[in-house]
Amino acid sequence: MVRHRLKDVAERAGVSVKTVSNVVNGYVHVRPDTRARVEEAIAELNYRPNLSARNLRKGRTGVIAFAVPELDIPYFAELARHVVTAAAELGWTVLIDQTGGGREQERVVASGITEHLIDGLIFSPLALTAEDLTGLAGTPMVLLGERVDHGPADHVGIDNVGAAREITAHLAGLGRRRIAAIGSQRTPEGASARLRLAGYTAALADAGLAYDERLVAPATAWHRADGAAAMRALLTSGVRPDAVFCFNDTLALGALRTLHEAGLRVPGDVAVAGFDDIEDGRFSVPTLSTVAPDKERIARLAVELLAGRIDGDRTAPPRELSAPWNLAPRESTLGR
Amino acid sequence: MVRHRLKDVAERAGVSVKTVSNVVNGYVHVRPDTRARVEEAIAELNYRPNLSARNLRKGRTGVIAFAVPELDIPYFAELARHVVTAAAELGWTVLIDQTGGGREQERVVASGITEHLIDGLIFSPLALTAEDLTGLAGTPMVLLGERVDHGPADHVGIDNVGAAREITAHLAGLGRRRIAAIGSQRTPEGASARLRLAGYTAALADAGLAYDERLVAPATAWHRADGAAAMRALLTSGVRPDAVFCFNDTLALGALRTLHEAGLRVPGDVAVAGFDDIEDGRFSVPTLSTVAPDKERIARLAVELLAGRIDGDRTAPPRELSAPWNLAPRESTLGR
DNA sequence: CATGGTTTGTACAACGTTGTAACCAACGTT
DNA sequence: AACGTTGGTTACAACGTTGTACAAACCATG
Repeated sequence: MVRHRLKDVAERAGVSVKTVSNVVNGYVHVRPDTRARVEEAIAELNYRPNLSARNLRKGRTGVIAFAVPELDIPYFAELARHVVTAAAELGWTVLIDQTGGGREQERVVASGITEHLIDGLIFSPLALTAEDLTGLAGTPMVLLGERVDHGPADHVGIDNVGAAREITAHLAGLGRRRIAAIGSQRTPEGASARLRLAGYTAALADAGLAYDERLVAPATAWHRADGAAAMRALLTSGVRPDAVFCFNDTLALGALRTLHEAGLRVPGDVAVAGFDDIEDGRFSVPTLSTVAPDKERIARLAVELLAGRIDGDRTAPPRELSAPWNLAPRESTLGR
Repeated sequence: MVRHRLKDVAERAGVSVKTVSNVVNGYVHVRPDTRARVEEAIAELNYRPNLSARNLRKGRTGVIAFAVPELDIPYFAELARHVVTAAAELGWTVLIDQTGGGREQERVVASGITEHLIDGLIFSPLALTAEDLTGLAGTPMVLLGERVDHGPADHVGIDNVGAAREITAHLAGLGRRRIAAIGSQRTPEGASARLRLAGYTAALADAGLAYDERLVAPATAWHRADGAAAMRALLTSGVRPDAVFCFNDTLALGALRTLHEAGLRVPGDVAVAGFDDIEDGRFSVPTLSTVAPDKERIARLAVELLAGRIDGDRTAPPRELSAPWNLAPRESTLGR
């Protein structure tokens, strides 16, 4: 299992190193018989190009990074799958990075600890601000999520306010009057939370319902456990909601769990809605009504924007793209 | 945002290129004031080493790959998180690869399309055989899962037969007599399935229960939808199980869903157990009894084995390591 | 058969880094 | 005073690849 180099192939085929390189790279002006000899030698030696050398020479690596706060958050895992698929179509390999969501870690990623190893970065920041990003736009970057928009880099998002408004309207349309929200955040990290809260509030106004602060439960993180805890808090606080809009699906799944433990029926006693449309929600008991962002589209747009930056104009003003979404009403609001 | 090289730093600091390299690499014999000058220059220019060049020179990249069939299978996502964490402690970056589970794709990954880009590979094959792997052990490799053990590379697994046997015994211990199994596979890919089936069969014998073929439901893939379908098949086949051991958690979550739709109570009418201990199972309704493999340990062992191969003896005979697991009985068998 | 253009192949340098060998200065030892 | 030793630094080559410039071979044309 020795590693061979262009030189070895060249010697075996009786040509120059460059000719082998030309064959490998599909250069047209190579005589058919020469090409055949070279290809034979390549096969015999099982030659593979050394990517480090090629990258050094070309200044490109063919690798892009996809950085997310946590890999085992289903939404990010599903998104990652689509990013990998979309990138593969352009011949790119994806390096997946897990930041942990901390500001310092995210800054390290953004400022490019992986620099010179990747051609570009698709980044879903939680804690980072637009200021953190300004100036260090060394590597082409595309931002996802709601943390930073209209920042110094291209951005793909969805209309959070509109989507939140519509799903809250869906709850109101069922005749629910005491609609709670789970997942609010006062920290600067809570950009998505703010937008979804805004949509929630707007929908309440549309429906002629009063905004009641006691119905809005905060959640530091957006995991199942946080949703369960928030729901418990709502139930013990005395205000009994007849519906809950959770700012993402894992929160909602946690909330479902708590409602079950409390012996309340969903949607009979309390209707529940989430956001993200993760796979779990399609099989939970009951199945989860949610906002379904077009993840495949988000991934594809991000990859295409990145491709544009890498191959094209890096100084063009940042672009803002929006991916479509739709409502997925299921048992947790409609019943069976 | 110009990219600087060692040479630029050297000129600015008034030293040779090699001295800068020495500083960057923490070489000891550098006079403090020289070091300070160099570091200042590095900071001023915001210098980052070019990894391609370094890799070319050193023959190492500092990147390992983690290849899994699908990223959005929760078990793999959770495992990936632990691999990334364990690898980070050794200063490695992890490139996550999604094979799709096909034999050809897996062969491509194994034979090293990423060659020269990675120092080693942690690989969870579904379709690949030991023969596929023999000979192409160019890059150090560690295998996970049950598909290939005692093959040509290091392997980390858990005692599938023992674990399956014990959780089935748990069901029998609750007094269940018609214990079904979901997830059997006759294809060569179904290595885990065969082992878990063996454990299931052994436990039946231990409990003095007859093996009934009609109680064993196949499942091509192990997703939620497959579990739901298999459970439907079991329910309509006329043999009414009073317990089901699903060969993984997603199958079990699908089965729970079907049971719910059929109006059967869990565990009252049917007790359900899974395998993997994914996060979802801790918040499902009811919570899922399962086998909990020590994922963190699996990841750590895999990374350590790989480190041993990369830095040490590549010709040593393959090692077989086993990670611990434990039973996690929850509501789906115990009730509330 | 000279002319000029195209095709096919080669030599060389360069990408940015680090290992090797070598150098000079300062030092302590004989 | 001469000698090795060590510390601190440097010049040079090399890692494997590809772009550039050019030479050689080939072909068609007048």
